Amino acid sequence: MHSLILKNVSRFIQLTKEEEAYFTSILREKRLKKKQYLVKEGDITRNTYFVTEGCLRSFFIDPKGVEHNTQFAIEDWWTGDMHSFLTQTPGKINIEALEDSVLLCLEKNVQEDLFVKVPKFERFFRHLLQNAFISFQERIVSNLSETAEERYIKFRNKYPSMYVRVPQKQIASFLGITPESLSRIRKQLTVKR
Amino acid sequence: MHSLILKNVSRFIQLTKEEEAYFTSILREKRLKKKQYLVKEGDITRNTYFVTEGCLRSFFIDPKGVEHNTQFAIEDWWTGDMHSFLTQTPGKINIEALEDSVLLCLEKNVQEDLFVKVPKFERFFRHLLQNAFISFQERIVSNLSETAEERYIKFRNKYPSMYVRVPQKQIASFLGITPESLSRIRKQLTVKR
DNA sequence: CGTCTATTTGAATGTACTCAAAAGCGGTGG
DNA sequence: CCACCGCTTTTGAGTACATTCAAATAGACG
Repeated sequence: MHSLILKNVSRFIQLTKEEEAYFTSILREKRLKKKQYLVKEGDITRNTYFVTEGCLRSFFIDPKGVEHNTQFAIEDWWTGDMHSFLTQTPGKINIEALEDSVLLCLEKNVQEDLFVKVPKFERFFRHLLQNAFISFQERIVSNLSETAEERYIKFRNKYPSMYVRVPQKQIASFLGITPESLSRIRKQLTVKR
Repeated sequence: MHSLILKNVSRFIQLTKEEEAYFTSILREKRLKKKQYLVKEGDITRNTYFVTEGCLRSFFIDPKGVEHNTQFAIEDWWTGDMHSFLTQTPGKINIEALEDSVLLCLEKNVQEDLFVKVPKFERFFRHLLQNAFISFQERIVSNLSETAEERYIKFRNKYPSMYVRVPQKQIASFLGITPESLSRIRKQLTVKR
């Protein structure tokens, strides 16, 4: 049941059997039905989440009431409102299940105990933060320098598994365009080949 | 000479006199003339930089040869190619002095010694990474949900000191628009009031 | 099967872009 | 100190890409 998260952690740090047992013992499971919310705007996020099954989207609502997706998460991804979690202030992010999903939750206080007992987890979570940072940087760069069509093609190549599971409307929001525009881009692309 | 950086560090961690002395002893000073480069695309960044005087821009060059500013840094700001520094791989970022500048350099190996000798610096640099992360997230959100005019007004309000020092061309690049468009937006705004 | 939502298509609009040229400004050398 | 040169900023005209609003079609779910 915890094999996926252990494999995920082992990408960056090696754990002894005892450490693995301790780590998995502090995780709490959470199940969400499609359309249920994991995090709501205004919440102070007390958890980091690992997805073992399903698919979720993180989005914020701009002052005009328009939703903008910032991230998708499927199995073997970490998610959460990093900003709110790090600063412990009310967040602007919502997280909604796009499919029935199963998550493992690591509570902030429990995480701090973990850092004391198994300090190498500091390194692991710094890695996660770094990766999130890098992907955000790439996203900024991509939004500044590429057309919507280029961003769409890139998304499709980079996240094929999400491309097939996530509704186009949601992908459009992630790319920063309207669903109508994405539909037209897709049409263009089929004509081209 | 090191009072600015010590004040900067003290925002997040408290140092003893000895720790302060050790910390400042491991910093190296670097002077750049206007238009000189601190970091070039392809470099593996071995340093984190603190600006004590001057002004710099970080930018990348897209496949079409167009420059895109990702960050400005003035006195009391940290800068560098975070991605390259963290992963120790060749970076895509250039950093150029927009004015004659003075920097303090913290070399990666030396930083690691620092983490061992004064572990609270781990926390300090995690804070820096968090802040960088948060500002990137805000930037993505801003690019997705705001018009160029809104982004310009926000930039002006958020970074008044940069607004007066940085050439408009560079601000346009940061905002993701052409210099011509920024000029027109500014004209619009003067007409409005 | 019917309802609700997602996707596609059409037409008109708008925002920012490109290319071109003029005006403004700052730094440098005579 | 001033004139000139180069770069930045402004302005103009035409264009491209994505948007809005509206409506039709397709799909998913109970």
